[in-house]
Parts: sequence; structure tokens; C-alpha cells
Amino acid sequence: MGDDHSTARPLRVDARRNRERVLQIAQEALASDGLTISFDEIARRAGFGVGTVYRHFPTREALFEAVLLGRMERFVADARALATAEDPGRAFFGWFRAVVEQASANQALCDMLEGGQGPAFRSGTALEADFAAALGRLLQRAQRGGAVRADLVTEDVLDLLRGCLTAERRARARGGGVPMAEVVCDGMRAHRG
Amino acid sequence: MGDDHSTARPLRVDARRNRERVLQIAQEALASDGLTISFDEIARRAGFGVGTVYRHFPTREALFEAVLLGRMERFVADARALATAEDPGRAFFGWFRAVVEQASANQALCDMLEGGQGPAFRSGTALEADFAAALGRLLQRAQRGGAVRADLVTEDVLDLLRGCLTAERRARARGGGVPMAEVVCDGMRAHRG
DNA sequence: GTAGAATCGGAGAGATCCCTCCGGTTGCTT
DNA sequence: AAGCAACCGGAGGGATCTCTCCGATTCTAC
Repeated sequence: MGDDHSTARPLRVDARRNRERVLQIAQEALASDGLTISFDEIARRAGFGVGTVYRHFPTREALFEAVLLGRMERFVADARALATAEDPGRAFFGWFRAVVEQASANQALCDMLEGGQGPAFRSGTALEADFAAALGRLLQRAQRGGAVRADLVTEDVLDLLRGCLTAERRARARGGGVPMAEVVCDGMRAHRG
Repeated sequence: MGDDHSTARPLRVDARRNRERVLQIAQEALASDGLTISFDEIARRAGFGVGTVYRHFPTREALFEAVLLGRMERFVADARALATAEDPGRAFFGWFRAVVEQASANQALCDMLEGGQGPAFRSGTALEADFAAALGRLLQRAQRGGAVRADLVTEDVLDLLRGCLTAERRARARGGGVPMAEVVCDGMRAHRG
């Protein structure tokens, strides 16, 4: 899972510095423009020739993975950490809202979670399964605890999460008032008599 | 608003037939593939050269408008028809669910309503304003009737609608169980005690 | 049937985009 | 300081997309 093959010699200092700068610029570009941004454009914004950027990241997909995969893994780790929380409902809704809040500030994360349009990362399928599994465990506990509608399955919540991201991102762009996550979470709560 | 300039002579019969076929194929292609489908691809599927299709529709955007604008206007008309319904809550939620149900079956309609990624139609801005205004009227009446949370503004509901489309479309693609619209509508209802 | 106009078809211009290749430059080692 | 490996830069190949242009074809009117 490390970034370098430990057998390889360390990068030259200028190369290392440039690599960092590319990652920094790519991070900003992805956050604001999403997965549709072009490789050439990132190189341009960073002030490098495309050849330089390709030297560090063999493909567009690899660059995007380097920026985004860590963030996604963090969501999964958070869900796992909450799998044994004392209040399952609180754990489930808290995690759901946290994901929406953090991802909605980053266009590329939204694109990735929503899947479909962007390039599906190679390592993405395994990660996606982990994500769904972790979410599923939170959901099941919350349902047993009576905090969430019993008729929702993991995929339902995954789709609701995606929809919530769409809504929240736009709300955020206009300085939105009521957090969309609140409305959706209310809708997922167990039905009142 | 008519399709032809009434001063122009009628199209030759073969041209008219071809125009209809292009619209038919474009309709299907847009419904299944969304606004990202290429003009060349539509011409190919229809079995025409691109020049032929461009003869009928001067631009990609114009073709898409010809297919989609009518459907959008219908949503606005439906909302206006419900503006004086006896049960404002029922009118609001019924319209909301109907839009989600119809649009979620059509990728291009979703793209258009969600805005952002597709080409924003020239006539789209006016239509979008009409859409928002009609929705706003339904919302206000439903809120006065106590059926919907009072703290939601028109833009909130618009964003929720967009999010709901994202969720519903994916749920539909996998033969979804619980309609996402139901969850979101529940979330929009006035808070219980 | 035939002239003439309307229509068709697709090659290709111009713009991106992803990615490769290789000459010129820079930093590390002795 | 000099040699060499590592690195930079950007021209350009191949693909795709929107849209144009004009010769070839088809329909219509006489």
C-alpha cells in the first residue's frame, strides 16, 4: 500500500519537490473541478510539461488515485471504528453526515462516490466493496436498534448517500441553509406510528 | 414556439421522414445515455451521415432541446395545474414524486434537471426560472398548510429533487426496492413533535 | 422524362484529450 | 570539475468530438 517500492532508490530532491507540487495542485484541481478535469490542464496549472507529470504518475487514473484513494479509505476506517459504538443510531447517522459533509466540499470525491461518470479506479472495485460492507454493518446495527427504517438495504442507503451528495454540494455552492443531510436522515429514521 | 417558421415551405417528404427518425433515435439515445452522448453517435445510430442530421438541427444543443424541452415544460405545466389543488401537501408531494418517477427513467432529463455537467440550453435559463417558480408556489402552499417543514426554501427543494433523481436513477438501475422519493419526502414533512 | 432544386453523405478542419518519445537540462557522485 | 544518470519539457501521434463544405443523389414540377 506504500507509495514507493521500497527497493527503489529515493527520488532526486528536485523530482520529489515537483512530485509534491503536482499532488498539491491536482488535489486543488480535483476538489474544485472534479474527475472530468484533464491531465494536460493539471500539468498546465502546476507549471510543468505533461511529460514531467507523466513521469511521476504513469496515467491519469494513477494520479487521481494518489490524490483520492486515501480519503476514501478514511471513510471506510471511520465506519469500522464506529461498528461497535454504544449508540448504533447515533453512529450510523453521525457517519452518514460526516461523509456528506466532507465529500460535498470536494467535487472529485462526490464524482467518485457517485460512480458512473468518472473513470472507475482499478483499485476502486475492492474499495467500493469495503465501503459498502462497512456501511452495511453500521446500517444493520442501527436497524436492530430501531433507529432506522427496517426496509432499507445497504444499496438503498448507498444511493441515498449519493443523492444527498448531489443535493448538498449544490446547496453548499449557494451558501445553502438547511443541510440536506438532515432532511435525508430524517427520512431514513424509523417511521413514526 | 412552433417547430417551423410558418413562412417557409414545407419540407420534402423524405426530409420530413428523416427528421422524424432522427428525433426518434435521439430520444432513445438521450434516455439511455444522457446528455454526454455525441452527435456523431446519434447520426450513426439513426443510419445517417452527420451532415444530414446537422441539416435538420443546426447544433447539438438544438437537437437536444428539440427532444427534451417539451418534457421539461410539461413538468412546469403540471405544477401550475396543481397550484390551486384542495390539498396543498398532497399536491406538493404528488408532483415531486411524479417528477422523480418520470425523470429518473430518462438519463438526459436527469442530467438536465441536475444541471451543471451537460450543455446548459439557451432557452434553459428561462425554463429553469419557470420551473423553480412553479415549484416555489407548490412549496409555499404546502408549508402554509403545515405539510412541509417551514424552514425549507425553493432552492433547498430543488436541490433535494436533484439529489433524489441521482438516488432514484441508480435504485431503478438495480431494480431498486424502496423508492428513494418516499424517504426524501418523509424527510421534508413537517417535524413531528 | 427531364431540368432543377432540395437533400444526403462523409471527408476533413479545428479543437481537445491521453499518452509517448527523445533532445536538452539539472543534480548527484567521485 | 567532470561525467553520468535522472529528470524536465513539449512536440506530436492517435483518438474523439463538434461542425462545415460540397459533390453525388433523390425527389418534385413541368
